[in-house]
Amino acid sequence: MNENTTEPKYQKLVKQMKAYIQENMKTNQKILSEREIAQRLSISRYTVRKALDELEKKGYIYKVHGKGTFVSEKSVPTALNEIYSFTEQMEQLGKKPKMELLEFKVFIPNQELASKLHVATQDKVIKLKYLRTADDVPMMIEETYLPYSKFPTLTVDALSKNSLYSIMKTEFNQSIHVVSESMRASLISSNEAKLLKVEDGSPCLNVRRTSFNKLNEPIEFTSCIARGDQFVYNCKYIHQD
Amino acid sequence: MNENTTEPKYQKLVKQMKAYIQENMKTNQKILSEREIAQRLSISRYTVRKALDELEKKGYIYKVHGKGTFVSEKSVPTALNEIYSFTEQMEQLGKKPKMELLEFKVFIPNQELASKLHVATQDKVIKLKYLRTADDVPMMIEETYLPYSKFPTLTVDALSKNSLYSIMKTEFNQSIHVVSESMRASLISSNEAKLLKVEDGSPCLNVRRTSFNKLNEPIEFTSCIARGDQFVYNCKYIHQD
DNA sequence: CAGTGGTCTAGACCACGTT
DNA sequence: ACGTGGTCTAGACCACTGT
Repeated sequence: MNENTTEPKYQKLVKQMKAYIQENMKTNQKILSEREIAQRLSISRYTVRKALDELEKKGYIYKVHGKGTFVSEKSVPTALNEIYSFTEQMEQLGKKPKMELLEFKVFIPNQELASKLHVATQDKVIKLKYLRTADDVPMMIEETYLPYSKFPTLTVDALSKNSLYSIMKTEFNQSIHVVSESMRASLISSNEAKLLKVEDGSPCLNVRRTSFNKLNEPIEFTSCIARGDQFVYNCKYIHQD
Repeated sequence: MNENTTEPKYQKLVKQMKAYIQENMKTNQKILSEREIAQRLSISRYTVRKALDELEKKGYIYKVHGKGTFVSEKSVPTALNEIYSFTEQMEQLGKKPKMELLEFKVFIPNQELASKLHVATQDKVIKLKYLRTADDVPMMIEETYLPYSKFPTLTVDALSKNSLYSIMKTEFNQSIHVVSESMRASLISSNEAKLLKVEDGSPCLNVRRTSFNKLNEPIEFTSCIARGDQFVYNCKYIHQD
């Protein structure tokens, strides 16, 4: 899509090697050494290393000091270091995800919400409320709050065409850098029970997410209520020492 | 503790700069350019970049192409890219965490568990069961399963002195590379209700974690049952594109 | 000992943002 | 035009693993 910015050489190498590894190599098989790859492709070892670092970070390969670089097991690579999105998770289960916009409004927040979004209490906030379903079974209710000052021209029409995150990035130049999430179990309230078509007092999973841009300003707060009997929240990440 | 391996120059720089930033600099303040730092310390720019990359990854600073490197907000740095441990979370809340070993046994797993740990059904598995409390209030029950073949000499005595993860690393040379977690809400069973001192059918949060080593072999499977009214699971991570 | 990945140097050019 | 971070080169030595 966005081919006006030149792709670095090591990024091309990442794609090339990833495809080669997936098609031709087996788990724990040793791949060429950094020096060997650099020599064959007539590039510097630095570039090879950057590509291999990226492949390791994404879970395709692993390096062992003094021994070499090896292919990882197939199961791990997907969605590393990132909490899976609802859509991806449902697609993995072979279910058809949909989302329906229930509410779109601009309002003055209470103090709690204002402090979460780092805005003054007289500043406006956008609220989006979605019902997410999978194979037409209601799965979760999602309420997202955005500081109006950062997204003043956001429209329902734009949201129907692109995802919120892509709009944030392309239209408003706000991309997510750090995400903080919390999960808790509780009993569902009657309003939510009706929307999710479960009994009052059923167990539900409440996920709250605050997203920050590079300057560590909060640009989004979302609270999700998910059916306890249907929804499992998955995440995978590379452990750092 | 472990000073027999020489620390790389950039790691020292990381510590040095981190301390300097925390003591002397303010949020969004610009720091010296990579070239300037390199020149002043008479080291190469590569080393400075490695240090700055690490500080960015840990959330202390952020870089903007064409502009410079800046100090991040103070709130973010802790425990990035890592799901907080129970102990850290409780300490942040000012509560005193404790854990009590309820069970330690070696047994033959059922098929489900065996497949989770990638062992044959005739292979042995170690089970550890803990009750975690905070200020003497029961918070969660934790059941951990380990492949016996990888930790054959693990003892209760060792566990009373060091954490499981540090034992894994130092005694058995198994360090965690990738972690996969899932969270779900459900209603508590009567056995667990007794241990956690809540009513039957209270809401609870079930967290399941599988940890993998560098070879992507599973080395741990843990299932936690946490009180819904007390426990919130937090995680923070840097968003990758 | 040779071969591997990990660190480091001293340069170079490019892409981006500000002046 | 200038300074910044991002990429890249062609080397070097170190630390670790195997033979």
